[in-house]
Amino acid sequence: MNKPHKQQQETGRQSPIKRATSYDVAELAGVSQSAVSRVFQDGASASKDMRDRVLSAANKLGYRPNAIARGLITQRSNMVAVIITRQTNLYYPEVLVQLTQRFSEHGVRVLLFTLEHERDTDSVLDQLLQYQVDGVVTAATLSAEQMGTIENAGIPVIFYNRTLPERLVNSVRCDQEEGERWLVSELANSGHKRFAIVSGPADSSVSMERTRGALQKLKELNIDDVMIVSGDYSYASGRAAFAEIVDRMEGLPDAVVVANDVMAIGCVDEARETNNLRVPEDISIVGFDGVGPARYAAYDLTTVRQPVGRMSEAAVSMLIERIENPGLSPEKRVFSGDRIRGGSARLVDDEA
Amino acid sequence: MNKPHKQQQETGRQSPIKRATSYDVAELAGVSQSAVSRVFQDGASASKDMRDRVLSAANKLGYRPNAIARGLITQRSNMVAVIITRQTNLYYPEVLVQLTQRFSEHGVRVLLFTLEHERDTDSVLDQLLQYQVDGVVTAATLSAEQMGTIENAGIPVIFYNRTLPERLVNSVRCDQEEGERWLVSELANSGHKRFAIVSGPADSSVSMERTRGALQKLKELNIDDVMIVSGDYSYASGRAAFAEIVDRMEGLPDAVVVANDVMAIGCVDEARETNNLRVPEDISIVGFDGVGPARYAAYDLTTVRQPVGRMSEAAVSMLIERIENPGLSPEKRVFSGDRIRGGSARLVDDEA
DNA sequence: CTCCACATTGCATGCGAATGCATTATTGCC
DNA sequence: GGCAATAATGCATTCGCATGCAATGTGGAG
Repeated sequence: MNKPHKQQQETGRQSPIKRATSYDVAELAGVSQSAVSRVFQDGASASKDMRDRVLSAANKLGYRPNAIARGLITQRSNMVAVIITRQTNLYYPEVLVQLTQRFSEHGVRVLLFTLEHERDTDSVLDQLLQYQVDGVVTAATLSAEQMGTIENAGIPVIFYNRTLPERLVNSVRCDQEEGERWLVSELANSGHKRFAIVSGPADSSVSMERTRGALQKLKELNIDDVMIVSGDYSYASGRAAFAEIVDRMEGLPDAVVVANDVMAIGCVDEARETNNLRVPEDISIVGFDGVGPARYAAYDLTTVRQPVGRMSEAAVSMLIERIENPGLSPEKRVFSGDRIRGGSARLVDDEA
Repeated sequence: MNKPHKQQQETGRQSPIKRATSYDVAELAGVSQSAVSRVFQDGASASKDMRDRVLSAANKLGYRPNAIARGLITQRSNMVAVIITRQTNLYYPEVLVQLTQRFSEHGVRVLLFTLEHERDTDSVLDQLLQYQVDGVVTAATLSAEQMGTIENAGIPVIFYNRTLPERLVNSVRCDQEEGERWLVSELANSGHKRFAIVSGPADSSVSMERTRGALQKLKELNIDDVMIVSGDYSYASGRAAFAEIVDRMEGLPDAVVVANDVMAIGCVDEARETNNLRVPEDISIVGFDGVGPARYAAYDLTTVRQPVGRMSEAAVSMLIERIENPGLSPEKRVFSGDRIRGGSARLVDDEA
């Protein structure tokens, strides 16, 4: 005796299960297909009786409106594309969760695209257009040409932490330069004189901005002789970067400005372990981002935290607005980061 | 004089930009719509001449096949749903990136759903079915009933690091119990006697398994008096958990088995900072997951690393297989974690 | 009681591409 | 050169739902 299973196991599993359509529901409820369609919309008119019969029939059949078909007719897929790079996700996982949840509150689904590097954008673009997404949030850099392609399709785009030179685009970002300038001035105010910078990968616009901000401020302070080494945002590359600084610089720096927290943590470890330095007594190290590990007691970084909550909120609402009202003109929203004075830098208390 | 803009700016931006359809291409190329459709498929027959004319016309119009319309007729959306909880992403961001990239290699897009907690599954389910996804990978727990709903729609599901009791389901997971048993036996072999356990949130099946595995092994070793406190997987809760242990236990434990790395790091910090303990000389602390921070020099956790690469690879290929061949019977793939003997535990070298 | 305004409902059509079938062009073979 | 086999192409239909329009029903005002 075979154990009896749930259902339709008999008929062979191969048979593609036929999902109930609005016609099926209509038939069972003894009404027209239009009626079913109307019951499952908001502003449509339907009598209570009608509604009841349809809903009960729909329930019986396990009917759910087919979002694909609906999208075809309404010209709205209710999907947006979110483009992230490996980096975005690995060092700021929260961004994605927040975006997705907030979009979901607006009845919008997220179609996710991840890029290994900030270049393989072209294929993603194709996909994105094929799927008729209603909008795009990109945490990867797009070229002007790529942007043009999307724009011509009438799809609004929000740039997350990046922008497009010489073009009016919507963007939400954290003010990287301002943050770096603050970090550098804090360090300088506290007597640091010998600076080194650890930048991120060359194709990261965020890293460029941060490094530029730091250099600007240093220049204003007449500190010109600054060593710059670069990493790839990873812990290991942070350690390597610090080693390189020690190796190439005459004498040690007393402050290292690192392009992100994870590399900063790498620097701290390398300084302590390999070079027997005390942080912050012998050397100050500052990061950027305000990721979780930055708060771990062993590091307690001085850093600038990106206000992820407000930024993602802004990105979502800006995009939704532009989906509903395509005429809106471009807008840039810039958020200042939260300044965190952690124990990884020797800072004087200048609040007095 | 107005600056001349790109195009169609004049006509008012409100006008919804009309995307080229296969008919437009057909007309321009002087062929039928079917021909256009065929050129954009794989196995379809088309002469070189035809192909050239269509492609050139398509190019001229910026035509891209409408994946929504295609999905409607082919009954394949080429989208899969990936359901994650906040936890999955925050403590193992890589999972998502890997899944997305691997699916993308198969021409499959990811529709992302995130749950605040492992319960709000119902609404997600609705969405998922409405969007006609071809398959589902879930890193959130589903009830048997929910699973039934998806199954009835003929959609294959892969459970990621979880399973469904009393039901045949596809799953990919890391052997949590085995990992914990190894951790405990390593600790015991090295002379640890007083154990405490920090578990994860009660609604996390992963945490349940880990705790169970540890307790089993402890029982086998006749260690019965084990204090268990629980956290929510966060750093802060790890610190709090350790404080609670110190508070409630008579004397200190010599080994703390923690349900994940992030909390383990919290425990280490709390032990060092607040209790002035040396890790691992005074106390051994072990975690689970093998996340990035576990390797930071300040912690160097003894832990079990989930083989995320192989697991996501397995999940993707299992799902794709089942999409193409709905008849396949359920399969479970269990991966052993990588055993990492880090400096956070005082372990004797038993390799000799 | 009559007439009009408005709420309900159904009919028919269209969204954009895929595909079975019929038709026509092409090729190969004897 | 003639004919069958095959490739290339077009026609017509279909996927599931939304929506303009017409038809019908309801209620209220006069």
